[in-house]
Amino acid sequence: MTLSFSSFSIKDILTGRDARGRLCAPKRSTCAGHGDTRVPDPAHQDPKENRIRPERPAGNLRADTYSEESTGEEAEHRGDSADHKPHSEDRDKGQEEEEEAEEEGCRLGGETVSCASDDRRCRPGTKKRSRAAFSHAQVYELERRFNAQRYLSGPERADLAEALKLTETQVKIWFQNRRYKTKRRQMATELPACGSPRKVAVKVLVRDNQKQYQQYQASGVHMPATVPLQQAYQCYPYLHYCCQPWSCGGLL
DNA sequence: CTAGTCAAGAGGAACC
DNA sequence: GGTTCCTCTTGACTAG
Repeated sequence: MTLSFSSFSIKDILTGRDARGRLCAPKRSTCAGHGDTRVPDPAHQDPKENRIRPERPAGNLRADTYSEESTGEEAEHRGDSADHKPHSEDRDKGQEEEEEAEEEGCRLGGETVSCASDDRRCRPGTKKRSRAAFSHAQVYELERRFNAQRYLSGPERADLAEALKLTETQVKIWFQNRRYKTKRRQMATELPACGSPRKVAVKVLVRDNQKQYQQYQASGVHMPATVPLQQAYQCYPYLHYCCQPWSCGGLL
């Protein structure tokens, strides 16, 4: 698995230039010359600080999704960060406007806001929700770090946030969303494998308006709703995670 | 217009 | 009690 990285490097991040050599125009004023992007070796993490949570019930995919993460999706993001993100051009264009808007004090809740070309979000008084768009360099470094370690300690997060000119909260939320995204994709890829539509013998519960399941009720067995599996997954996307109750003995 | 993506909001659980 | 986590949802934004 060799990764064909784009033309920018950590240096680019530190110097505030993206893949095209433009200034990355981070959400905060100064971008260049902000010292080191210390990316501590995962091996040097403080085990105390780095919160390794114990296994959770219903499965924590941390380990296995990690390897998955280093494959397709990673390349996808690398590609994005390089230059083929669909709206990257617009984003880059917008960054100049961001800077202008920022000078006008276009922020929400102390956090920086990327302002789209139309200025509706920047109008004072209008409480529009902000959606910061991180620069390629920021995303790249976040991705890179995520691939190295999926959980950051407080100091690590602070370092990374400072290096990327983001808030710690933004870094924290990004990692949070990233983990969840990884998990979701993992589920999506696993689903066709283990959840291939197969025929399950289902007892007929109602026929000709006659209930057929009294025997189950009498024996105290809880009958699951007769929801198609596919539909159930839509309502409970992680159902299969705890083993399918109808196909493997019913753990629920 | 719709679907997809993504940062952020919200709620609940775990941990210290 | 505070923090961080996971999970799901929301709202902004874009592409087709």
